[in-house]
Amino acid sequence: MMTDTWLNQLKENGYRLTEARRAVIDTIQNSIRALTPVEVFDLARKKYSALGLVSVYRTLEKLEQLHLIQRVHQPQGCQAFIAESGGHEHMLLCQNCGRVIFFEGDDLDALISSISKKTGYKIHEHWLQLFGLCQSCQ
Amino acid sequence: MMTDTWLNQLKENGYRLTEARRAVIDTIQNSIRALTPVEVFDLARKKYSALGLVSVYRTLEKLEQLHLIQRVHQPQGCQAFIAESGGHEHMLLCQNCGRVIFFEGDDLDALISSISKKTGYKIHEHWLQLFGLCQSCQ
DNA sequence: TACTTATTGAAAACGATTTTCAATTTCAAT
DNA sequence: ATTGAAATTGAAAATCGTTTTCAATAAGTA
Repeated sequence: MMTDTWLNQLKENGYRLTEARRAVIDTIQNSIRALTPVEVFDLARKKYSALGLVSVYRTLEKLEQLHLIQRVHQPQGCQAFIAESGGHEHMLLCQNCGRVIFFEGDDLDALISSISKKTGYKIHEHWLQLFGLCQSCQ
Repeated sequence: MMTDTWLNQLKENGYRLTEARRAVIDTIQNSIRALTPVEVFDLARKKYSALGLVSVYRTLEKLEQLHLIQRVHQPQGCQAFIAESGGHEHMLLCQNCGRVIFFEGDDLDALISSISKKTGYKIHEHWLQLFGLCQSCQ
């Protein structure tokens, strides 16, 4: 299970394995779309009803620090999180159901160095994100 | 002046031209970097000291609806606004001083249609943003 | 099993944004 | 210029999402 990987990562970093954390992790890993803290809370409480919203925030913070999840920026808001894919990847989001697909996009190197030359900027990072409709929502 | 253009846009859409709006518009148009509502407030009050923060929020909302400004997404937050450039352009941001440069990036078409084919998504929109250091901050 | 300490949930605090409201200002019609 | 209707204002209150505080609990080591 992928869940175990995340739990091991927590353990290796000196954190304890608790019911609250298990519930949050399980929820995020089984989601195909980005979830806000409250959405995680509502879903995770079905598995562990004593869960508090505060623990959701605290767990998300740790998972983000460990690069296991990442924040997703969208026109309607930037509070949602999704499991990170390995490697440096970009996201394609369905504007209807929110489903996320990761893709590699490092055909960008040419564009980036051209912009760098034109502007005199040293470019260290880039964000690329695509929005559209997935097959079932078209 | 560009300021007049924006004021005309407001007028054409049935809005009144007030001191508060003039101060906010002037502030945003003279900034080379994205500003948060409070930053706009602090700067604009130097020109019009009776200005209220609420009017800043309300003016930003209208300018965004008219596509005169746009929200800027950054790792450290997504509350800042900057004047829109004409046309469809992307941003290059200095990670030190925040200075923004716009560039055209529609060498992306090939990448996008390739991703569309692979995933089956109909892609309607894309975000590309570059981060680095401008010449004076290197 | 006992003990140390991280983690918990609830409540309070906080910061950013929105709403409410009476007073003011804009601007079109005189 | 003057008037008057309606949009706009700033201040205060309300609201929303997030963070902090704190005493009680649970995890994991000895």
